[in-house]
Amino acid sequence: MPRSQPPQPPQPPARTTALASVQAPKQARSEQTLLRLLDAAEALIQEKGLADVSIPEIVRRAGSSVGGFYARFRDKDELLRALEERFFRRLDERVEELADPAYWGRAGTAAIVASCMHELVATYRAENNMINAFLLRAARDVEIRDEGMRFRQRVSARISDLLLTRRGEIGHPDPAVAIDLGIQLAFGLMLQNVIFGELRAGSRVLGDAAIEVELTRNFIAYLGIDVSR
Amino acid sequence: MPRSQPPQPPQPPARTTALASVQAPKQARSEQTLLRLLDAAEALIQEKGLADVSIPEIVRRAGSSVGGFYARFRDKDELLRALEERFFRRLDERVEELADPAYWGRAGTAAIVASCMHELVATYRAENNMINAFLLRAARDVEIRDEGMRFRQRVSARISDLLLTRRGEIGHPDPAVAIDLGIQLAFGLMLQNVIFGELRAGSRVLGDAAIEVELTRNFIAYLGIDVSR
DNA sequence: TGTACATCAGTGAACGCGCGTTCACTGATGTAC
DNA sequence: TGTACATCAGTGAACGCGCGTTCACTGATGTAC
Repeated sequence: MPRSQPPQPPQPPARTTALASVQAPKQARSEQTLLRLLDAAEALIQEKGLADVSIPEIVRRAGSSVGGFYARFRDKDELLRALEERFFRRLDERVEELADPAYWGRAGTAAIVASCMHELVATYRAENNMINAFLLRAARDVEIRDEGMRFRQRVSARISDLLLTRRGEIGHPDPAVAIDLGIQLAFGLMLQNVIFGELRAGSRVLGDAAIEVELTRNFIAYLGIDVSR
Repeated sequence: MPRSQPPQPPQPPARTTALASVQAPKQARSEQTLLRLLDAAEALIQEKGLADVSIPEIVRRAGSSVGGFYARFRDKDELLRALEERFFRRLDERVEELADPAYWGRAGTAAIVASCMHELVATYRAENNMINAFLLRAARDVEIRDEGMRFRQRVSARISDLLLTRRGEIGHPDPAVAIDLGIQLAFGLMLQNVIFGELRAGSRVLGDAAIEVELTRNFIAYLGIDVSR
């Protein structure tokens, strides 16, 4: 016969801020396992791409077991959602810093844009396989897709806040739309870079520096920012 | 004991221009089957997306059989390569028309760009699931990816030929790179549209007309084309 | 402080599903003489 | 014109592989009294 008041477990020592996509662990031990599984999965995906990573392989790397995996995650999809959540949360922090008006002081708008594009290119380069993984999964899993859209929207919102304080410099008739689309155009170019492995233009391969220059030029031209001032 | 001179089969009545990715059929009958299989696969992919289409389903729709399928294609990958080849070949024809300088006469550059963007958006909209299929496959199959890159390069080459005759109107320091990247920026935006199902900007969903307007504006601004002339 | 009990956590062999692929066989088409 | 023969084409039941997932069991942690 069950007790009317089940005993309250001690609070888990939340090392990670709890992930919404995963049932919270109830002991420190399982919290560690969760972390090790996430780290192992991420490392393997970065090394070989999602398609070549199996659950047995993840648990081996994490020093766990298949059953241990399924005690943490309902299924493989939930693992990916958790990875995505953690991934974007990390990026959010960087965006937050970058979009802080105080950080920029009296810097010119062109300089701000150039910095953002540098950050964008560097991130895509460093996280190539992770982005690829989410991209592939997004084609099938609505939650992955929605999370991606929400992230994109958060980025747009922050950058908009930053740039719309300089609304006077923007020639485009609808600055809000222009900023948002300008960002998506840049994202889209990097997406192709991820998919095709390289970016060719005018019969030669563009290096990261060249990509940044062109992305910056495109964004500024599209928004109609007068750089001669 | 085999004959020293095997009999020459009669030439196949090539209804389709032979696809490089598939062993050419040797009888009219198998040519028909090949066509029916390609059509069925394409129709099913357009309806439900590649992930939900199996070979038994394709052969059922085509009125063929699993064995018949494997008599035409080495495996499923070869089917996709054949579909891709046919797909891009169709698009090539459209590009050819669109990139013909004679077609445009004395039309303004802005009008040409607008027409190209219209074509781009319409194609992505109509072929959503096919493009998605190639995209997903490109992540794993090098041949699919390379074919996609070659197509992109053909498009760039044709459009470059067209626009570089008006090189004087282009303000960008490297017009060849600008045209190529401008196209890829547009492709990339539509790619995101395909992946996410819609295109949001400034907190509202953009319709096709609005997308075309913005893509045109972006391309013209990036190239530095003076529309006031 | 100690013992019983409940829950949480972890183990890894075994299962099973789905889908691509094979294969033994039948039928169709075309050639040789 | 006819018959034997070779090759092409098509059939569909059965196979099998890989990978995600389950499950019966052991061990660890924490609570109650």
